[in-house]
Amino acid sequence: MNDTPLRRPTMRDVAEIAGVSLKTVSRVVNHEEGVSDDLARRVGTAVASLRYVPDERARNLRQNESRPTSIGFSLVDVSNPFFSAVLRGLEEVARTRNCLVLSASTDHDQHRQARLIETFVQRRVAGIVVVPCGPELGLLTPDLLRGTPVVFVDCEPETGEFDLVRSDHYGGALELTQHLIDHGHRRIGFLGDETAIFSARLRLHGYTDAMAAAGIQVDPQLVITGERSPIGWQTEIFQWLTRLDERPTAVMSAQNFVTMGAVRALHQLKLERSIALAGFDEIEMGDVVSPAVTVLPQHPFELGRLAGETLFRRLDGSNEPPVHEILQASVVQRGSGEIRPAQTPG
Amino acid sequence: MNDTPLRRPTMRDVAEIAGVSLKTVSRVVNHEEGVSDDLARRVGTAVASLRYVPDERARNLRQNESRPTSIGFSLVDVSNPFFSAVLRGLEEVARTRNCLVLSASTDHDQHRQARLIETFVQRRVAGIVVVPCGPELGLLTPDLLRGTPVVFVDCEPETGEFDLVRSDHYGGALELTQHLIDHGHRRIGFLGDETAIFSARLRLHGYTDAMAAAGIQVDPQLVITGERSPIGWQTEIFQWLTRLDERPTAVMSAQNFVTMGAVRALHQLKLERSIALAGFDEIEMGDVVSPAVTVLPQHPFELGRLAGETLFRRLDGSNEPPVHEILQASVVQRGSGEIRPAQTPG
DNA sequence: CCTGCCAATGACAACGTTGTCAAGTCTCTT
DNA sequence: AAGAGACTTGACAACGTTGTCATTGGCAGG
Repeated sequence: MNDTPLRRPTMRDVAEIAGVSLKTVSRVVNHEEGVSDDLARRVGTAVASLRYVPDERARNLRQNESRPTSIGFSLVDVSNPFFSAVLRGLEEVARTRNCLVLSASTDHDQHRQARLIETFVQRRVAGIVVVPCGPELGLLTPDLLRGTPVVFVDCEPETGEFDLVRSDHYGGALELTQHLIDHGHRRIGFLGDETAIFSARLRLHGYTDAMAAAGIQVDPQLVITGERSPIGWQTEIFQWLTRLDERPTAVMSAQNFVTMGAVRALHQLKLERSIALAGFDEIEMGDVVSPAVTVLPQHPFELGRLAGETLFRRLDGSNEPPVHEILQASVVQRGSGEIRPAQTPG
Repeated sequence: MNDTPLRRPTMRDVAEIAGVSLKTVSRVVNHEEGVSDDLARRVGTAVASLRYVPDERARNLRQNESRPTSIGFSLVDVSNPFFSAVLRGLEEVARTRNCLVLSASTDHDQHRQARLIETFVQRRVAGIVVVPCGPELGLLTPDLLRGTPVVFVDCEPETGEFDLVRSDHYGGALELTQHLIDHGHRRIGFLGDETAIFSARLRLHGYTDAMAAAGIQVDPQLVITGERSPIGWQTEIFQWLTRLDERPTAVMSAQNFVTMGAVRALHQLKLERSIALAGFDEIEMGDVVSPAVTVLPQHPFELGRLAGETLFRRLDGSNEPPVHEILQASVVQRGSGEIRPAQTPG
């Protein structure tokens, strides 16, 4: 029955059926002016009968750099709610521009990021958004990008001038730590990612600076950086609290997975009402846990949206100098961060 | 200085510099056999000096249907942790195949899904994975797909035979409800999505069948279906519990956002220790809330991985009849689902 | 020395589309 | 009636790559 069920019809097939030239089909498909009603109708009928769908690859190849049709997004891990919200924000912007997002997770692996960037360049994406997984630029260099705009999110590279959208990691961490200090704490622990990660480093600085400003000497035993798997933090923190001679009276956690690990560990040790906890990032159900968790929520959806808008501004031809959008965030008091230290001798 | 900083070098440029033909460059770039060491070296040098990156679009256009290079993923909402985990699973499979994932959220909007599918077809993706947002096929019809394989995830369409990967919605809901019945409940509420949604309908059936099997008449007042926004559920459930003359002694929730809303509403009313709660889907921090939330976790990462593997099996040429992979899930008892009903008069 | 074979190389067309430009038709003006 | 102008239409090349096939040169065998 069906002689060629698989071969997709091309413009040529449409032209043949409608009895017109290729160019006329092209004009009708692209809603260009100057086609007589008669021919337009005939082409329309042929398109419908064949279920013709134009090949975006060919169109894109011919027009090369006209309209952006796809952008690449390299992120650390889509299954982290922070990043998936960033993606969602980016998607919204892309959608209004009829632009598709190619995304993939790098799991903090530089090599994977490099391969991903190369793949993006191979596809000739119109622009790239990156949550970089390290301080090095990797393949994000001008001679490879050749004018493809790049927007960094969350972290910035060590060298070069780029568009950047991120939260105020330093200021947020400073505020969180200050919040704990304001509630009478002096022995405050810090739990964060490896300092190789840009945002982690800034957050650590916020912590140490807040401590220094309050004239508190930081006990190195109270600073943990490094554990990275979302599973590992609970155990890490449990062991840390167990082995310490003198426990902190408060803990500042620098990231959502860390905060969740801390909440679990504190509950496990039945210390959730004795040790104060304040965390960077919102955590799911943080308002329902008891005590509810004091956090400094970022605005990931907004970060993604801003990154998208910045990127499209470049694609629209903006030549303004690199933009740095630093979003402020502030403490949401829920209880865990307002626990006061137990009376200490003296 | 830099005369043409933007124009990306093409194979022609490389050929010229290396003093060879286009085809020879092509051969070297694609690691084909039969190029003398001398020429290969010259081409390699030229490629490096120009930072030449082949244009995947052109390659793909010429070779048309050779190797899958991108697949489309239409999902409801990436920022829902269930779906982002599915995406992550799909990504993992795609990565091993050097294939990129184009994804976008539909927000349960049929129209958006249709536009997305069309976009995928325009890009000539090798295959499509869909979490459909309704029972209709939309554009997922053979005459448009022309052999592009499609794998459905989570929900299945009303008509047609397709590959499908999903959890056992019916069996899971049956088991959850049974669990509550086993703990002495007879007045059990059901909170779920609109029954237009495939999975929601199946879960409702699981509930009603479990009730029927136990000889319990379902009070229609106790069944809520419809509220959809993640914000709305808490209020919805709060009002429902407030207006009821006779409250349920237990509630089964059919979805993660619903469960979170239920937890919040129950806490708000201080009923979290009086009314039992069991929810379909895992929820973040569900183990730390008090009482911890009894759930029936799905395996979203696994769903995504299976969907990817099924899709690639088709792309590898498999002609087996449509596969239905139904993943089982079972109850994780944590406390909220094991609360017994208060002594009732009589 | 010629023939045949093999390996290396390149010329050319093709993939499906759109930009450029020329040709054709029709109407209106003088 | 003829020429100008506007509008419609199509032929052709081009985008950057790869598949096909022909050409070249070298070398072994007769």
